[in-house]
Amino acid sequence: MARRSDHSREEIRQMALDAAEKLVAENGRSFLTARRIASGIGYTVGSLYLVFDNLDDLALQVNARTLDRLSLQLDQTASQYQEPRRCIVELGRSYIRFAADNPHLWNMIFEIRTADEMRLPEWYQRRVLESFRGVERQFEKMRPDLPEALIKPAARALWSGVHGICILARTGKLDVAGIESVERASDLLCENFLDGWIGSAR
Amino acid sequence: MARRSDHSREEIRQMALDAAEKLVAENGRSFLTARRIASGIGYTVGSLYLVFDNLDDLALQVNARTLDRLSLQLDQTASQYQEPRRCIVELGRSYIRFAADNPHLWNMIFEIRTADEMRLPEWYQRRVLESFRGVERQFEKMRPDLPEALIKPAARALWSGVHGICILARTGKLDVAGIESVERASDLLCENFLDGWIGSAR
DNA sequence: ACCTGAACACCGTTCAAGT
DNA sequence: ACCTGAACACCGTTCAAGT
Repeated sequence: MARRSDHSREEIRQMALDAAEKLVAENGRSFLTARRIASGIGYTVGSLYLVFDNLDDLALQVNARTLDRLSLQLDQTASQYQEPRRCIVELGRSYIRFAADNPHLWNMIFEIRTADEMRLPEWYQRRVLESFRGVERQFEKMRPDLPEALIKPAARALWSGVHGICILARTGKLDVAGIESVERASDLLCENFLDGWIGSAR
Repeated sequence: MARRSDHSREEIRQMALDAAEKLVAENGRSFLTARRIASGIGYTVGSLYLVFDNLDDLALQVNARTLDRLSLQLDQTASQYQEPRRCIVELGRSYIRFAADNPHLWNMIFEIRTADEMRLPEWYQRRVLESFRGVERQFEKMRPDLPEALIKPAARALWSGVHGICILARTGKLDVAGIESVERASDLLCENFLDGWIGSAR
């Protein structure tokens, strides 16, 4: 064959991302190869390079989808609690549940770029920070008198902390068994941090 | 050639680990290949498999060395401060500095195992937890009345949090510039958490 | 017994050639 | 113009064969 034009460029992009997402979700990142994606959508490897810069670019775009789904779930969680303190604790648990429900896709988001000191694209970083917004909003609600310059660092420090618990637990480096203990660790971090933060003007 | 016996099994192991450490430290994990290690020590690839199970095993043993150096640095930091609260803050900073000073080696410790749900060896997990010990001791010092069952989870939750800040900052996902802002984020997490924790019997 | 080095089954990426 | 598929320069890992 050759010259098929069965699908538009954008259609091929979506098909490739769908196939890639499925490969990672079911088997982990090591299963994500150009040849497997291509055969999954009925094209050959070469075609992928007409639509993506390279495999890292493709993986990044799969991650963007996962981040969007995460932000969506966090927004839904946030909408169910009006008390900020409780809401933050529940956001932490929601994050941990998302990671537990999508282990391979969540892992891929945080797999470190291999290229030397390579900076992530700006649009990607914005997407990651977007998933912090829900927590930031709760901090604002708790202390509407504080300027953004004090709100954001606090929210990000705590949320990075929840992330740290999640990643150490998921990679078997924290000595915890079962998702309940991970949620308990997150609760502990959030509650003590918030107790400290509320009691101060910091 | 063949049949050289220039070096004992253990000598080859150490030479290989030295060469591997250097490759990773200077170029990152993606530079760590069997052929490069072998040529670096004057043997062929096959020989590596007489001494290591596979490349993942070799990488794990490089990580073990890095973890030992980390624990050493943290112990030295801890010995310089007698006030527990201050000491914990300084341990956080020390951790962040270690990661900044050894970016590639530190990254490799937390690169997620690719094999499906593969559990890390027991000796490796113990080594990771060992680097938590210094913080745990400070928590004990602050509240000698509390049982281990309340001390350990608190120390590990906070330390995982510091780790989370460190990893998000190092992979460019936190919106911070320079090591000072990362240290500030760690300070914020530690201070607020400890304020909350001291004020409660949790 | 120790070590080699060729072989196997893969990779990501490119690009001349076909329609 | 769109897509192919063979080629290139690599991987990790194995194992018959040499000394």
